[in-house]
Amino acid sequence: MADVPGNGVSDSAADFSLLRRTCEPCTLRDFCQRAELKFEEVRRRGLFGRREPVARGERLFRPGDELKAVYMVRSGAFKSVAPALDGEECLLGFHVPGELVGLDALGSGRHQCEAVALADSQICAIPYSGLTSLVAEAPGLTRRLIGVFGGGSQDSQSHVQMLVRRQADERIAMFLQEMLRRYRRSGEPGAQITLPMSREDMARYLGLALETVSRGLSRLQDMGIISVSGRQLVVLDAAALARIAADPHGPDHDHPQMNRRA
Amino acid sequence: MADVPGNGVSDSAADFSLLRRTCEPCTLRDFCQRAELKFEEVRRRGLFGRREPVARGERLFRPGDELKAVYMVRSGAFKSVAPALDGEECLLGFHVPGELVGLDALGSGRHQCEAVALADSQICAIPYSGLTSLVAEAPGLTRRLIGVFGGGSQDSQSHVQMLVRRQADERIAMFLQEMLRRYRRSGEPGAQITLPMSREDMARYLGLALETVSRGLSRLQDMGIISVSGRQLVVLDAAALARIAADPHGPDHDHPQMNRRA
DNA sequence: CGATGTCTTGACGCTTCTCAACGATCGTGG
DNA sequence: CCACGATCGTTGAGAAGCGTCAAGACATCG
Repeated sequence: MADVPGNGVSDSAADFSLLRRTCEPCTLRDFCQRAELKFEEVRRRGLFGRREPVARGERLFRPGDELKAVYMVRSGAFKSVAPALDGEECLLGFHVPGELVGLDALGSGRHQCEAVALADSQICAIPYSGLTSLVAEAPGLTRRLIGVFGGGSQDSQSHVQMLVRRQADERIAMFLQEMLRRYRRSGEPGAQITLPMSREDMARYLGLALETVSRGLSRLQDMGIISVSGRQLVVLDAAALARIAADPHGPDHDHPQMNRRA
Repeated sequence: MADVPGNGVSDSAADFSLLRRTCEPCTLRDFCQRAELKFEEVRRRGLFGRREPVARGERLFRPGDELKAVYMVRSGAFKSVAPALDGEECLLGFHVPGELVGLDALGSGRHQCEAVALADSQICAIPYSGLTSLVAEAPGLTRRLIGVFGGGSQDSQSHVQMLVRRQADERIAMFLQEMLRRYRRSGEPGAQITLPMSREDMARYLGLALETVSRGLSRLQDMGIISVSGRQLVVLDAAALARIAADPHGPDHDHPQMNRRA
């Protein structure tokens, strides 16, 4: 669950109220709701609740590390980076508030990639042993847990779909759409977000050169579809963005809404 | 486990002997070994053992289908295909004997893609409900199950690494290496396999045009690294193949082993 | 204020896609 | 038995998208 300050255990009711708010977007929320029934037990084990600050650039784990916990992002953002064979690193994913980090280790029991904080962040560390033993006592959670863990493979598959046979503008548009959707899911309101990653990270995630990403963003801006200033992003015409994400060769992408008065 | 013919239940010992051989490469083998202890129970539930033939071109499931079972490939091969947004389909993976099909549905409970038989095949259909209820009774299997299911995300991630910022020859070399490794794992002996998929499927999996794949294979053959004739593949120089997979721009790729005395 | 990191923009060349024709293989039917 | 079409694979030529190299703009920080 969340947010059990080190300082003793006092007002459970107040705790819950806080938890409900802060954990709203959490992927493990279902878990928490069911676990509430025996909250004291859960807390005693330290199952959920080890809230920890992580400074920008810090790593939660490195390749080869044993799987000890999975992490829920409470604030900030992380990237998962795999050391590629030829030295060049491969960016496998981003993790925004409400999402889980560390699922890559579930197969082998050891982490395949490293998780780096893109900004000062806060996490919940969820001990793997506690998670599995909780399941052992409440088998009804088995499917739910498998479901949550299976989500990791969903993410990778949608990543693949971004990469395969799509050209630069298409990938970039898809990426912006996805980031917007994910931030919305975590409670961010409108069509405006602050991208947590550098152009270089975006490029490596999208399988493009950094310059190509920069050019693509500029082009989208020239078309009046988005407004970018550094990492500040505003989507002005979500429909046009979706159109480019779906098919960049389609009918006119020349300033669809700039000539709405023309 | 496997191979419980519909015709009654007779010689358990003989069954096991057969099972051991045929299930050798199966990803769920650990499961079977532990489940053996109560084989009759497992069999009674039909948990493992629904061996079924599948004709080339048939589908095990379609996008949107409810997750009812996962499938272990016993012979033949399958591909997982996701219907992309713009009509063009996206090839997410291949499945050779010993591997599981259908893990894409674990997250949502519904299949995201379809599984198509690339050749006449045989499978074990493993009911999902039976799997989870078995775990409920033997919590020790929880981690193992999660591990197996987590493997699906591993596959996607290595797929991503094939696609990101690698050029055609590099991707093709990596792909051949991987297919060889996977067939070896399933018991195929040497450096010679029959590729189960068409050039077009390879191309869509690798994010390339089919002509590029064909050209790449020809180039590798001209270099004396492989020998391809249709879907028959022989790897003549595994070291050179690995070198290209790791770095195609590296030192001489001109017939590295033809001038090994130079 | 210079130094550093990050982002943008330009020019050029190469890889790969597209379009196209051709060859091989296989199953079908006359 | 051979002709035929269909499917699949190979090869070529041209165009274009994108990577690479390079220079410059902008912001942050010591």
